[in-house]
Amino acid sequence: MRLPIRAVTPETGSAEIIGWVHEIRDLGGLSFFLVRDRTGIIQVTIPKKKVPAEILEVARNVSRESVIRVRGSVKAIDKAPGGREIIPDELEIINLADSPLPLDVVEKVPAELDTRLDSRFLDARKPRVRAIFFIRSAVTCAATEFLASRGCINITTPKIVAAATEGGTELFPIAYFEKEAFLNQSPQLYKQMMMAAGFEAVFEIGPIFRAEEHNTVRHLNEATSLDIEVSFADHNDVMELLEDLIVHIYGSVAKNCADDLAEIGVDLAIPQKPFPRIPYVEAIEIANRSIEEKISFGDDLTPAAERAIGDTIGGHYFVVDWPTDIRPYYAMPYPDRPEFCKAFDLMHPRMELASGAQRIHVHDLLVERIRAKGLSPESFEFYLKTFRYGMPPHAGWGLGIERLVMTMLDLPNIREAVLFPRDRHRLTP
RNA sequence: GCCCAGGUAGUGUAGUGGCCUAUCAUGACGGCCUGUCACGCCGUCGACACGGAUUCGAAUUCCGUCCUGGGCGCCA
Repeated sequence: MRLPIRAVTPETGSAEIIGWVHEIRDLGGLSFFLVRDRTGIIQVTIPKKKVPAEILEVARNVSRESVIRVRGSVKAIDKAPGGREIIPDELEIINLADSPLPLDVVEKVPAELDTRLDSRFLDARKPRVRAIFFIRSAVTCAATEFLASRGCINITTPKIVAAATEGGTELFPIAYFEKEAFLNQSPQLYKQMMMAAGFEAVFEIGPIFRAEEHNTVRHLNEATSLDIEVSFADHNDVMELLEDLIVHIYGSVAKNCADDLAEIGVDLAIPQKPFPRIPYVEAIEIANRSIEEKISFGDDLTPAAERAIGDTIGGHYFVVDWPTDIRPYYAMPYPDRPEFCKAFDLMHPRMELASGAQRIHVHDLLVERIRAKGLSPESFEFYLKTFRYGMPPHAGWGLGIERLVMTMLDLPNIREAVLFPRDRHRLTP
């Protein structure tokens, strides 16, 4: 019976482990193997005069990162990692690794990100990299639990679509039999349609595709979005839900991923709610106090502006009350001052994490806004139809999972938060 | 797409016209070593992105191509 390496303690007696050869140190009469699985690392010690010749022969031939099986007696030893080591009775090479390795898993010599991504499976054997993705898993699990506990229904919407969700973003065209189709940039329209279906509260964690030729440390052409939509809620209600979710996710990671956080060297501070709500007009004033290129009313916030505001606030915050003209057509304008709308962005001091709004649920107003954006209501008929037969008022948001993980763990590049990132130039592996 | 910086053994680097059949580390291979934990020591192996130009001479200068990183733009 194979034991996870973490489960092998000085008291274990005898154990069988299977894992990857992390390091080999041959001292002559004594050699040490460090064997790693996803739970940890253990030392296998081979005193050459005391073990059978077959074991010596196997040990002589093994290469780093080979998969081996070791069965033997566990000894308590202060000098070894974890205070224990295995003296093998059996040693088997399950799969011999080629040599040299494309990159150094032990990281005596660091590899550049591009090299690492070319051999991501090996890169992900590094405890530090593995820890990022175990935390990412904890993040999405915590989000799912939390949203389910708030009555949200977990849905899956199509990623192959016939029309753009909104203007602006470029779409990836694909061949769909005899028709033109695209990869969806957002589940926006579909989650709204589920409000018309009477589901009242839905969420989805899924891929979104953007064909923008951006080349930055915070953009991906394939990203993961956590989207929600809630009926009979306004923008304030879903902002509260969002900050509750962020606090819950941080708390859950802090509680359940202490070892992984330590592996990455992150001392996780849990954000305190409520997050400040900064009206757009104030936000540009704050930014303009310290940045060179001033923001004018009606401009989106530049990265420099976001950083300037982030430095001033020092934590997560919302930018609210955006000019209607720079938000998507489905954002609900304030009735008394329609030049502003009930849209918001959730910001981390480093960058934008989420954006949302109370949506327009009134058919004719929506048509008017689509026209005002220079889009054609005809191409949105499948969507507009759902507004004619009892669409409840609703609000929602979309949150970038990679950005959440990136900012939580202070990763320098968003690609660090994706197993196999898709960017302007990378399509493999 | 624009701007800037780059491309040297498997990995990461040094190298601003001749001291370069290229530095150091790591690695691989061989040897010595019974408590290593970045083990140590000895030996060996392995690289100038591609094409062109300048020059007596180019890793080094220039031009082009391809590729990479960062900033900006676009965007979330």
